[in-house]
Amino acid sequence: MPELTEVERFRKYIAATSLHKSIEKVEVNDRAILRECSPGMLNSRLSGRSFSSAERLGKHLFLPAGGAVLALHFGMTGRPLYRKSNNPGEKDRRLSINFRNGYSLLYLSRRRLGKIRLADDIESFGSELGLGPDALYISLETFKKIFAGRRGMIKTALMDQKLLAGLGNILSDEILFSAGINPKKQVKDLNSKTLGILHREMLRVLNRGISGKPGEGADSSLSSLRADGENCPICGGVIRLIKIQGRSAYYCPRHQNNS
DNA sequence: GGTAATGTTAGACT
DNA sequence: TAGTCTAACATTAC
Repeated sequence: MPELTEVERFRKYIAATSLHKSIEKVEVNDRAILRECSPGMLNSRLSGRSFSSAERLGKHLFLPAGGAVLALHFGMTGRPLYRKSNNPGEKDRRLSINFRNGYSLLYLSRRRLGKIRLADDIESFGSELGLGPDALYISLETFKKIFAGRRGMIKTALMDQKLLAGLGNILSDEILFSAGINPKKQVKDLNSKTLGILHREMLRVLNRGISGKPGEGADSSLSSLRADGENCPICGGVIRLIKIQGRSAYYCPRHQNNS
């Protein structure tokens, strides 16, 4: 689930529920999701403090508290949940941040592919992981610079977090679908005009996905019918499934035709 | 029971 | 060097 748009909605959700509340205790329910930190570290750095803001870079979410920053990555199935601490336990709960007001911010994850870290600051965290600039805030100029002189397929490049952060399999499909560009198109064969269209459609798809209601799944026409053989809602062509980098890529060969 | 699933990463290969 | 491919991770759903 969580690509840029979903994580941005998580960010707003946490900002609306969990800021400026004193943290009583951090409970780690599953150590496997911790990276480079321990339950003891989380408690000593966070207890008695409160989150001052909720920020995002790509698919990562950051919660600064005092001198430390809690860094959340949701993997494939993670999500946050704010609710009363004494509610019955959620089966997928991996981490609970208990506030003094009797509520908790939970980190839920069914498949345990997410990661929780403790960072000193957001900038150094981003550079340590080699993350590119956030896709939502990239200017056209930067966008063109990122792809200049690069080889390989455009879909692969869009999903490369080191080039630009936040796009995953679904969003990259969606953006290329909107822009009318074949996912296997080579980056070096995209001219300036086409890159402009791609940038414009990227922002359009992202903004549409962010304003959509959580749980509403479909961010657009393509994602609502990710199935081989469906009719394309844009041109009436037939949606096809191919494999790119071992991932399923859906596209319409008729209007995503190498512009 | 095989397969694929919105993510990341390491290693082998071209 | 840059890019591609595969497997692995963990768990569930079809």
